[in-house]
Amino acid sequence: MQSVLHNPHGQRRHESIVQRFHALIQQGALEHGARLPAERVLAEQLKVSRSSVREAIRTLELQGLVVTKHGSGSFIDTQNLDAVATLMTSSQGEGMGAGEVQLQDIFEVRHLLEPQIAALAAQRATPEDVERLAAILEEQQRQIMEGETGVDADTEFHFALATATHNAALVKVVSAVEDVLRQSRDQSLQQPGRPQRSLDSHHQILEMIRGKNHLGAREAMEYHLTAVEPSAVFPNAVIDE
Amino acid sequence: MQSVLHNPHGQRRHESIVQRFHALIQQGALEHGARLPAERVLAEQLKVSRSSVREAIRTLELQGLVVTKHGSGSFIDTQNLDAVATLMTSSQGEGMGAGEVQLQDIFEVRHLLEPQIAALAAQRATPEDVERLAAILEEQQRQIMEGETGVDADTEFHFALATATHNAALVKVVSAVEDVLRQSRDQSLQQPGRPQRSLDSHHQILEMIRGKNHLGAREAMEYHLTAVEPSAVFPNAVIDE
DNA sequence: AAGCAAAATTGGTCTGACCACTTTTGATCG
DNA sequence: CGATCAAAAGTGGTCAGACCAATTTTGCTT
Repeated sequence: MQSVLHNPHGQRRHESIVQRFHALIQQGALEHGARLPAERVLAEQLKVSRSSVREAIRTLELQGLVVTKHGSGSFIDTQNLDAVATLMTSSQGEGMGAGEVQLQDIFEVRHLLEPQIAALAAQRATPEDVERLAAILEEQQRQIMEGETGVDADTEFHFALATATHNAALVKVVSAVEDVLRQSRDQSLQQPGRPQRSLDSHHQILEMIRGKNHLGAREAMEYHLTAVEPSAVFPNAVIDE
Repeated sequence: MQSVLHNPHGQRRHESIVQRFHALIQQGALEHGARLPAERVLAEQLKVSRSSVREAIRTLELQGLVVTKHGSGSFIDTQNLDAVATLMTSSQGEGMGAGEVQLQDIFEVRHLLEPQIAALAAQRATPEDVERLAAILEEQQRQIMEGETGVDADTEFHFALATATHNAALVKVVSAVEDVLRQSRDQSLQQPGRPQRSLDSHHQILEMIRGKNHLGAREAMEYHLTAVEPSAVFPNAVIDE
């Protein structure tokens, strides 16, 4: 009996169709601008109803992987940040072909980006941004006092930080990275004292931002990442059958 | 009442339904955990077909605003980070927060990432990577001598650089950024002398990588970006270690 | 060859039916 | 009376075919 928080019931028809397309796009069989077969054709080829095909295409469209034009067709659009984000996160479940994204790769991207994000945020954060960040830390404090790890508030802090840069592209990249990291972060926060230390360094970062000290914010984030980051062991995705 | 007036981009049925729910959730009419009316009921209330209701719910599900359970119903889930993100971006028009990705946002991400990618590449590039980079520069030279801008080889160079970090996640992010930038880069390279200067600074970067000088590689890339790309002011993005 | 209108193509919506899963109901049994 | 559990009802998932709306292609007219 495995009950998971999010969604993994039995997979629906349109979801497996979406996965097929993810694979096709990742292995380069569908390049940017390519037109998908018509919905009716696709339905017949895949031996499913047109409704399922439509829901699949709707999903791909929401993920930014295709654009649909009434009367014309649906076209692959990989020149999109959302597209890359979903492809990065979708290949986490099942092992795909070549070019696999390792968890440590994600950590590295994070290490490259977050300190600079903190610096940018220090220069651009509005009073509303600061207020929001402070509210998140209060929530994190509350969660920790109740014995939780505070992982949700933790993730939200980094996300809100990206928002405070007022750079939409940065927000999209970070949200992809943070999403992948959420579960592993939860485990890293299991260690005694970790949640509180994470919160403390968050507060340091926020103070630097409040003082518009971008150098200080960068350093504080560097410290935060090295202090909180798990050492060597990364959890593997569970594959049950 | 369905006026045909507001249909500038050809809004589909399910999209306007989604907007209604966004409004309802924001104004607190639908709290966390609330169950949506059954699809058939909803279809009748909104005077649309069940298909449209389903596509709308699918969208809300993709946005993380609802979770759907087969045989049970669809439930509002605002405890989700993605949910907050979509609400923030969907309501505020495109004003603040994460909205439309501007080209300058992409440039900024690039300025944050590429110098560090160059540094990483200098530390990790294999002889094969170096060889590949050199080949790309020869191709770029050839294109320029034939009067072209060499934009393809230019893009290829930055992509290969990311590959040389041997970090799959980094490659994906960069490929998205570079793809979006390709056409604008073509314009920037139209200016006299630009293609050759771009090639020259590429050579400098490659030499630093060949010598495994990661600090030099970072600086060379910084110079390359500010020299070749027409841009606004970027905050100091140098990190030493 | 050019212009333009009909036809074909393709996505968007509607209807109603049936399947699969969950919850509720209610009759049966201990 | 309470517990059990199978039938019924409720709900999402899928299917089929039809028609509407926007676009693209075709082919006739000029």
